[in-house]
Order: sequence, then C-alpha cells, then structure tokens
Amino acid sequence: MKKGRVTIIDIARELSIAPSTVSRALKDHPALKKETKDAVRALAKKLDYQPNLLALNLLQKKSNTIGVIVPEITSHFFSAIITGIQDVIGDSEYNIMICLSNESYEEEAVIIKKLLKIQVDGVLVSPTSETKNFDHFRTLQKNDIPVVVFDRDCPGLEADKVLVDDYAGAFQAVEYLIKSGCTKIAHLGGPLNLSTTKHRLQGYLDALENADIPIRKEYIEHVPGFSHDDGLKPAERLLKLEDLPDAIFAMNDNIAISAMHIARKMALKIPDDISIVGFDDEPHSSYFRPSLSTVWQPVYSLGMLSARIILHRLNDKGPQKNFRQEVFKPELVLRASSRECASRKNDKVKL
Amino acid sequence: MKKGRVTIIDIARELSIAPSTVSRALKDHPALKKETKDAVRALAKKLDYQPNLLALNLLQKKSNTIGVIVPEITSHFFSAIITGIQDVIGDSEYNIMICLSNESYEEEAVIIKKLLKIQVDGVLVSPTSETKNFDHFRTLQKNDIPVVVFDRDCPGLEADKVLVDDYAGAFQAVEYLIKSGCTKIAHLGGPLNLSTTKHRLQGYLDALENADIPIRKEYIEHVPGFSHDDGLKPAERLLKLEDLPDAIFAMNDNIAISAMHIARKMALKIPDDISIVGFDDEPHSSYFRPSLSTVWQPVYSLGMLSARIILHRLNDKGPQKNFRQEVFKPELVLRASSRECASRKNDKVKL
DNA sequence: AAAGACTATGCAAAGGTTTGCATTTTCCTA
DNA sequence: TAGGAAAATGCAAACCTTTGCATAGTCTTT
Repeated sequence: MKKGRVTIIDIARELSIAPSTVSRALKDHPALKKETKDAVRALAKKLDYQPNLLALNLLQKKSNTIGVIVPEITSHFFSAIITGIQDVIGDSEYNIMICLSNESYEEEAVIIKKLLKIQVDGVLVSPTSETKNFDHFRTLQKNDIPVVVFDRDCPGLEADKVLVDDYAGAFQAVEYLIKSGCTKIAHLGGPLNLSTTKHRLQGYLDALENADIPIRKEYIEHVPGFSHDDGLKPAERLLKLEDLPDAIFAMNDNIAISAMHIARKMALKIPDDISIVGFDDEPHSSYFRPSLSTVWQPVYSLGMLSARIILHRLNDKGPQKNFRQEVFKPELVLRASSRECASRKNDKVKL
Repeated sequence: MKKGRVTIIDIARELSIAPSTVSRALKDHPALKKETKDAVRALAKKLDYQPNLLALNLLQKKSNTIGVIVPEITSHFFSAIITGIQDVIGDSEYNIMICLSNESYEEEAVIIKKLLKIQVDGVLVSPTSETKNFDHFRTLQKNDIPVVVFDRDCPGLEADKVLVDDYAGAFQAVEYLIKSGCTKIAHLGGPLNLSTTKHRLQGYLDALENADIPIRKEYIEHVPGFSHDDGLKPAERLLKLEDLPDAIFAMNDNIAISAMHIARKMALKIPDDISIVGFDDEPHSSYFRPSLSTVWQPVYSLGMLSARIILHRLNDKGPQKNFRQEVFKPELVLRASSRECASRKNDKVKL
C-alpha cells in the first residue's frame, strides 16, 4: 500500500509502462494505442487518480489563480461584482483570490507584491480612492500578468477596462431633478481622486450648465469616505446654508441616506422641500421611506464581463495590446425621494 | 542575460557554489560561514531574488491556501466575517480562497472537490441551508485538512466550531418584547434545516413558555430564503390572521423589514400596533424609520477567531482532536421598532 | 605527525507532470 | 525476408527548492 495520493508513476508501475505514456493516455494523445489508453484510464479511475496541480503549477510556471483586488466587500456594490466574477471564473480552470485593499494605497501595493510572489496569472482590480500612481499595476504587466481594471478607472494606464458611464448617470439624474422643477441642486461628491467622483461631478456640472443654471461652489461638498457616517457632516453643511438647496444629488446611496437623515432632522419634507437622489441602487435603498431615487449600475454584469475579458487574455497569450474598454450604461431609478416631473412618462423608469 | 526570474541556481552559479548552500544561506543555516551567507544575501538582494513558491508548494505538498466557503457575500453578515478572516490570514503566510456555495448543497460539494484538487491546507466553512449531510467535510478531514465551522453549526460533525448563541439572542429579544407588554408574539423563522433557525426558534419558544404565554402554531412562519422578497408572503400570512400579532420576531433584518413593509401597507403603526425585532444588525437597519430593533452579532470577531483557530491547527500538526467550540454572545439592540419597556433602564442597551 | 573532532560545503534525491526526441515494435511492401 | 515506413512507447530533462548524508577541509590534541 502506498502512503500518499495516487500518482501517474503508481499507475505506470502497475501497468509496467512509462509515466509519460500514462500522461499521454490521460490526455488522449493520438499516438497511443487504444488499448493502452483504455487500460490506463480504467486503472486511473479505479485508483481515483487526481492529477497533482501543484506539480503542474511548477512545470507551467503558473498558479491557475486570478487575483481580485477590491477596496472592500461589505457594500453590496463590490460583493455583487465579485459574485459576477466568481460565477464566470468558477466554470474555468482558474481560481480567484480576493484581496481587500481597505481603500489604502499602501495595502494595495502590498497585495500586488503578494500576488506576484504567488505568481498569479491575472489580476482584476478596482483601485483604492488613494491610488494616484499606477506603477504597481505596470509591474504586473511587465511580468506578463494581464490586468483588467473595473469600475474605477486608472487614467493613463494601458489595460483592459470595464467601466460605468458615471458621467451619463449623473447627468441624467441631475437633468431629471431640473425637469422636476428643482433649481438649487447641490452635490455630495466622493473622494476627489476617484475617477467615478470626477465623472459624476462633471455630469452634475454639465447638466446644470446645459440648463443655464449657474454653478454655486457652496453647493458642492465632498465626503471623505463612502459610509453613512462620512456623509453626515458634509450633508449638514449643505443644509445649513442660508440659501437652502431644493435637491441633493449624492455620490452614492449611503451618502444620500445621510442627507435624508439630516434633512429629516431639520424637519424638511422629502421630496416636497428637498429632493434626494443617490447612486448605486443598493438593495435596501428601495425599502427606505421615502424610498430612494438613485442610479442603478449593472454590477453583476460588470463583474461577469471583467472576468470574461481576463479569461480571454489568459487563453490568448501573445503581447498585450488592443486593450478593450467597455462602458456600461447606468439607469436612473425614480422612487419617492424625488419629485414627480411633468414629462415623467417619457422617461425610462425602472421601479 | 537570463530569461525568466532569478533562481537559487543562478545565484549559485554566479558565486560558484552549490544551490543547496545558497538555500541554506538564505535561511540562515548555522553551519554556514558568515562570509558565504553575506555574499549570498548581497547577491540575492542585488538580483532581486524571489523564492519560487510554486516549487515550494510541490515540495511541501501544500498550497499555502485556506479555503473559505460561504453561502453568499452580498449580505453584510458574511462579508464582514470574511473581512475579519482576511485581516487575520493576511498577516500569515497563507492566502485565502473565497468560494460561494449560493446556498446550494450541490455547489458546496463541487467546491469541496475543487479545494481538494488544489490541495488547500485548511477550510473554513459555513454550510448552506440545504446541507444535512456532512460527509464532504469529513472527506476533507480524512485528507488531513482541518475544518473550522463558523456561524452555522453542523450537528454531529467533529470539528472546531465558532458559533453564536442564537438561542440566547432570540430568548432575549422575545423576553424583551414580553416585558414591553406584547403578548401575541409571532415568529418569522428561516429555512428549517439551519441550526441558526432551530436555535432562534427554540429561544422564541422558551421565552414564551418562560412567561407562561401559550404557543400558537399559526404565529410561526418560515421563510424560504433570506432576502427581503422571501419575507413578504410569510409576513403577509401573519398579518392577515384574524387575531393579529402585536409583535414579530424575525429571523434576520431583511425579513423584519419585509414585515415592516407589510405592516405599513396595512396601516399598522410600528411599534404602537405591532413591534418588530430583527436579527443581525445590518448597518442599514439603524437608518430605517422607524429604526429597527435587532440582535447584534460580533461578526468581525467571529471571522477573526475562526481564522486564528485554523492557523493554530495548521501550525500545530498532529492528529486532529480536542476540537474547540467557541460561542459568541449576541446583544439585543433596542431601537424604535419595538415599544419601550418599563424596566428598560436596567437592560444593557446598545444604540 | 597522525588521529580525531569539528566546520563548511556539495551531492543527489525527492516532489509529479509534461514533452521533444530517441528508440523500439509492428506492419507492409518489394 | 530484408528494408523501410509508420505506429507506439520510453528516456530524460525541465520546473525550483529543500535536506539527509557524504565529503572535503581545517584545526586541535596527544
């Protein structure tokens, strides 16, 4: 009786043939006699032979692992993306390794080093809100590790990218607020370094300009982070202005809910006194009262596409070029935290 | 110029010594001359030598990977546990591989096979709500892979376990409802197979019995899944009973919120007409109006402890025995969806 | 000066699989 | 039946590191 697991050598010995023949038999090599193949396969099955992937990894210099770097997973946004990624990668020969950067550039850099060390075959990454320099991603590429950036863009980095048209989402949202009669529209933006923050801000600005509404600096605040608590202070600043806004377009749903809280505390009626629109369409946003109008993003699809792209890169060796850039369209979801609008029937509405 | 990455052999050749000497120098083997060590270390640094973990894995027959199997990650509950796990494992030599079973026994079994194939060193698992048979976990153990079960128990499986005292949490919650004057307390339970469901149900039953309140079958409903939508129908059944309950203790926050919705739709006042208490303390539960009373669980700690236990097992080879069973105490969090209670001041309250 | 002790280093195997090339076996044809 | 082509299989290297044992070299002691 052998101790450990069954190897190709055990099978070879038992059948008095060479290990290489066994290997070929198991992969249906055309040069082999049918009988040999059958004998090998039968014995392999009988002994419950399991190929040793560790040996294969060494031989092929690859780990069959794809690293996924995200800032966090406690929000529905990233956990849904990961679910999409997992559902695609799960059917392939690859495994995914999820790494949390905690929105810290430093941790992100450490993760990259770790992934290099274990020789991941590819990396999917949504950079932290602190990341301004992308050289660590380029290091991956120099080591022939394809990188796919998702959701948060890395301007200047040449890589496959799967993004959301944040600009359009923001523009739509603010345009709707204007149509619904709001004129004093404030914005609660995210950390300034982030591409998503910038694009949503630009969408906000352009929608105002497009409607000939002057931009007021005091109506624009930026939050330090993405949690409910991060939004409270900035929301309070907006709602303590002398000339009170009649609408707030927030960077995400959590922040929008912070604004709702402050508004409620100040006895403002939503949406009569003030409309509030978020971004992300987190599942619980529809359960609030008033339910939150927001911008929906195809998170699951985003994850799936990112995964498909990296699988494609991995199968399709060769120099990395012709980078793809896919941009998903978000959709405005109108609920009860924003006023009705005369032309509402003409808008695409998702409830 | 060499093509690939620098190996121990490259260093050996350059210094005209044996690879084994290089290996020993890098691990500070006592038999080596200081000068040799220094020379090796200097060159290793200069060439930016990175040990090839793939080779090590093969040699040591281990993958340095810990599998983490969870039903899903889109809820705050599991994503927070994973964050705790990650924060502990991240500092070790191990990597974690997160696998989603989607509450499907079949998928869970497939995952186990995959983890065996890649030769994980250990597994952390919270079984699906369908899992009644634990032989697949025993298969892991037979292969000398330690298993740590967390949150959801596997009765009869001998393994390390990190659980929450669901019984006590439920008992406390229902006891409070009784103290606050409720007498017709209904329960929205989870899928019946789950240990957590059973224990919470038992806590509910015992709290009633303890107060001499007769148990009414029609006041007990079970939801098929954990999402908001899964709770709607069962909640409706409860609230359409002729003898309306004056309180609902729900399996989790999502279900509690389903109940809140149905109650509101029926113009019931919360908590005046009906008190509602959830379980889990999801972050958004405090933002609802009325804010949700619920039972808080130390999710992050639960993840960290599970991770520590498996690391300990991995360092501490030898036969698996003396399994640990750790049980965390949950805490009742009183908010606005339940009535005040005369003796409230005496309770430990977390807001 | 020789034996013994100790220090420093090298050799080679092991871990399991794949693959180009070499070799053997089989079969057909002249 | 020899020759050669074609079919089937084997050999050995490669992937990189670790480690028990062997060996070479140095020093000490009698």
